Amino acid sequence: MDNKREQILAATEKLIATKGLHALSMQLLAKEAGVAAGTIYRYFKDKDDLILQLRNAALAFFADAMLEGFDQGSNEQKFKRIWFNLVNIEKLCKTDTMTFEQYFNLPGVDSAEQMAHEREVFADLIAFFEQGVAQGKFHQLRTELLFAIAFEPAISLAWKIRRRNFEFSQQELEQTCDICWRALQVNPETVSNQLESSTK
Amino acid sequence: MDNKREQILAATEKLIATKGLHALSMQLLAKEAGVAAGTIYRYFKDKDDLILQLRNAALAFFADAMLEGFDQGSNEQKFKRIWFNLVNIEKLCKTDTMTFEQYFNLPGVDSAEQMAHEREVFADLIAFFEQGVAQGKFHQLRTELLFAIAFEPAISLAWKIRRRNFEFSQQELEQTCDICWRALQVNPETVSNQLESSTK
Amino acid sequence: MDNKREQILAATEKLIATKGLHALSMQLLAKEAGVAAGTIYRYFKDKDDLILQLRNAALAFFADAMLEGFDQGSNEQKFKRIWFNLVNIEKLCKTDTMTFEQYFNLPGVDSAEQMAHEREVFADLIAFFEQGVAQGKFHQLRTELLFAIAFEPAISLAWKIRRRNFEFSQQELEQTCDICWRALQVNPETVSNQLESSTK
Amino acid sequence: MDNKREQILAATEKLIATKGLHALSMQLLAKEAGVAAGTIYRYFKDKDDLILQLRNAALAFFADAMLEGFDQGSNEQKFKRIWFNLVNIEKLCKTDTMTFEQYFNLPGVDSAEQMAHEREVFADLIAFFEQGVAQGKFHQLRTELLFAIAFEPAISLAWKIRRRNFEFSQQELEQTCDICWRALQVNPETVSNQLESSTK
DNA sequence: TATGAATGAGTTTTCATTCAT
DNA sequence: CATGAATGAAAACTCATTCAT
Repeated sequence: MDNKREQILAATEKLIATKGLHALSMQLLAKEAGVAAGTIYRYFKDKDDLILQLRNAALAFFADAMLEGFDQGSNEQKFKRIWFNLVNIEKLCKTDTMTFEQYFNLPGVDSAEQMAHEREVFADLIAFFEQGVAQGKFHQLRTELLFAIAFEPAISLAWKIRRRNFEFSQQELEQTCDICWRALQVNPETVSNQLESSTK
Repeated sequence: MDNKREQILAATEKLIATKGLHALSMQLLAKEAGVAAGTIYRYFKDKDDLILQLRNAALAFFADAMLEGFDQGSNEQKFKRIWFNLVNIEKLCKTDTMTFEQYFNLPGVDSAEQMAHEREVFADLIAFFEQGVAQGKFHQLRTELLFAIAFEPAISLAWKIRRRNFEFSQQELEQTCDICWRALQVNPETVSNQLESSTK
Repeated sequence: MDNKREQILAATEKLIATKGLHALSMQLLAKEAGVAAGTIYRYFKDKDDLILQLRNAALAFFADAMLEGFDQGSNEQKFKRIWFNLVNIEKLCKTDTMTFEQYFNLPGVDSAEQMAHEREVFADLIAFFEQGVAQGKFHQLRTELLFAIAFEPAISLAWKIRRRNFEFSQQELEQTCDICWRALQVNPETVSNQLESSTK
Repeated sequence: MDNKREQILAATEKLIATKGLHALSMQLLAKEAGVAAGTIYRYFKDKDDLILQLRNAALAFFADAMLEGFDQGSNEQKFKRIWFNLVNIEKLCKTDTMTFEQYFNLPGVDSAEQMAHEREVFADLIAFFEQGVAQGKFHQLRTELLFAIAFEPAISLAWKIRRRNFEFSQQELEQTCDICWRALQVNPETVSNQLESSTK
């Protein structure tokens, strides 16, 4: 059965999520996964390989969670879906799932392969930005810059919610999301402004 | 002399910046700082204490670097100064200074004391946002949300520049900064739009 | 079939010969022998037992190789045949057969049983020496001493050829062999001296 | 003090001598040497380095023991001195000193550096053989071959005495030594023959 | 006060052996 | 009989911390 491998990966993620990467010892991991220490080495060459494979598993998980529902609705709906997915990934799976931040601090995320892999996984999202630019709707900027403007606020809020126990109301988040969405556009429609006035 | 303490802190930062926190051993640190291993324990209770104190030192450094020039000019100039400070902290001190990211991954950054300390250090910046909100210039949102919209894009770009070797032109960065500045405001002046049209 | 046992023994010898005893792991052995790890334990009680049995197999192999051709010719021919067999065992089967040296370093070679076994296997050779002594041809010495004088030089040369990559010409070896042969005898015939003079 | 290093080397030699190289574990060694496991690593980079250094220490010890008294007396006396030194090295230091055999089975003895080192250490002995050949006293053979004829019997007897608990009388050994000495020479003087006749 | 040798518990990894299939 | 996944004790090595000098 291949579920020992899954058990080990799940336990690894849980330990990194709860205690941090520095506290990931193979003995502890074995105990957490409910296997013997030696067993880990049947499925993973060594600790580095385990982390490499976790990186890919985590990336797949994040991409899934982030892009969930991305195929339906208007551009604005798509955008806001992703934005809230980002905030909620962290809010929902509080304790035993890795965070984006933890993913990006895994050794090796900056390797060329991993970055290529990321681009592949997020191909649809990249296309979304490129199309918006081509249609003259979004600012004439590289995808990385647009992504930063659009989604980094959401990612950092998720981090604050989780690591620093902040809490935000749905309305606060919706308004923030709307600001990001409009920041992206060259000529934002004035409709959404209603949201702002209603909060006053 | 108290400069042994400084030597040790400086060496700690350098080692974390260049080799990473996981590679920070007390023997290596002693060698880098030019003191004996035992000496470290005269100035710091233990490794945790050393890191705690480094956290404060690093926070002071970041605050300085980030808020540099914050006392002069119009609100827009202040904003843009900070925004570029954030991007450049990382760009300039490439090798032996810690990054934001490394600071935020230090164990203990999420403690109540540390967060209180952060609020204190960034009091001026918080006041800047609160004043903007009070004057009806910025969106009616909590400081954390405004900060996320305004500066997280800059922080994440700095990270990409450093860790992933991205390069952005001054013009790209200025345009992005301008978008963030205008996103913050309820009724952005149309003046800055010239920047956008000039790139077309 | 009993050839699983043979496969395992052959693989064991090959691994010891090529990688050394210290690198002999049961998993590697299983792979090399083309059987499952557990299977080894059907034929051998444990690793020690496997090595014990290999010792006997190797001893039989060495005795065969060393005594090959020992039943024909004059005493001098017999002697020289063995002497060259000793040198050549190592020279010929360079890679996947164990060496004398490896055999003698197997744990347990010094046990009483093993030594009794060796005496049995080399009974003919022992008889050869005893007969020579009885006939007054060889020096009046115990077999062990005569063996040392006669054959240890050959064994050590074989070792140097193999482990230290020495090379000796056929002529050099023949002259050395002749010296050993004559050293054994009380009154060596002067005939073989021609060899020496011919090299001058 | 440098005597920790000596303690560790001595304990290493003792363990290899008594239990064999395969049983040399760093924990056991630490206990035997009366130091903590970590201490070993202050003096030796790793296990390989420890063994490398032991190799050199052992070589020095062997050379000393073997060449002791080599500077006095006639050629014959020199020869016999060495021959008996070889037999006795092992006889005297029964349990906790390494044997030649163990020395030669240490990993790395076959490296070019180690062999060069050996040649240097045994320079006087090599000169002894070369001079004998030049003077027409010894057979016209390379030093390695003469050494094999002359001393390998002694080395192997020492091994048998130690590992297999053989015992030889002084007279047996003297006669064997004499045979080796005469085997080396082109025209051995007949004087020493008296020894042989006296045993009859 | 400063040193750095010494400590020993902790780390990652290997491997002889077992046992359910 | 044969398999090979699983085991866990033991291996080599690291490192935060102490303490005699």
